[in-house]
Amino acid sequence: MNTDKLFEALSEPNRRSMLEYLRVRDRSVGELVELSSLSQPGVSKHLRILREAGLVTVRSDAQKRMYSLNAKPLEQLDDWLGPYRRYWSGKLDDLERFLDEEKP
Amino acid sequence: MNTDKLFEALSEPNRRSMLEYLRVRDRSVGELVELSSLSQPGVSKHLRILREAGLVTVRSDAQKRMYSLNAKPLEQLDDWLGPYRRYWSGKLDDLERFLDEEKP
DNA sequence: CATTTATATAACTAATGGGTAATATAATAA
DNA sequence: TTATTATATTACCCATTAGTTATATAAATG
Repeated sequence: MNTDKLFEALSEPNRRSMLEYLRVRDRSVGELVELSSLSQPGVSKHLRILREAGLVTVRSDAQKRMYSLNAKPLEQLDDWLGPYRRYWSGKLDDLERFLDEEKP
Repeated sequence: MNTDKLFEALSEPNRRSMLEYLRVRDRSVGELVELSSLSQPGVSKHLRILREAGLVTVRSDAQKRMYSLNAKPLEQLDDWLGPYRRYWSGKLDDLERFLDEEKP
């Protein structure tokens, strides 16, 4: 999946909230509307973006549509963070600086 | 620092590129302009946003302004990922699901 | 089948974002 | 001091986004 789309999807606070609600359990659109301060179409629109980023999946349950978290794409974010990790743990030593310049 | 601003700052591909260039070494604005396909004001504008998100710092070197990566705020991103980590490693067991519902 | 319930899509609007050229500011060099 | 170099800021423009209301679609129910 596309990294740009992933970051883009995560840049919106309401969408991040939705992911957290879905982390607890699957939710219908209606439930997500109640949990948010948005209109139903607003929620559906955000869900579409989360779907296209692969962060959620849907299944039908009668008239309802149940949304589930799919955290797989977040692994990409974790990978992206990889090279930065050593930086926030403190000062780099010379070897680390050297290794950084080898694989830019 | 603000999580919203952090995600927002990271949502733009050019800005993420700049962070990677700064990961290798400090850079002047001019260098970053050459490395990008943007105009100088364009680069300065992105740098402002990165600064306000705390992701870079500046120091003056004669007329130049040298920008440095500050990865500290990315630790927040790492923290945000925390609760999602177990999900992409595979199926949750019952205990994990239980723990998830305890701390929503 | 008509109605109700649940959700998606369409059409629109206001605000924001990213881009540029032009200009202001700041430090160095002549 | 004047000119040059380097960067930030301003003033725009256009495209995108997030939100809305209204409407379409789809399944369940009477």
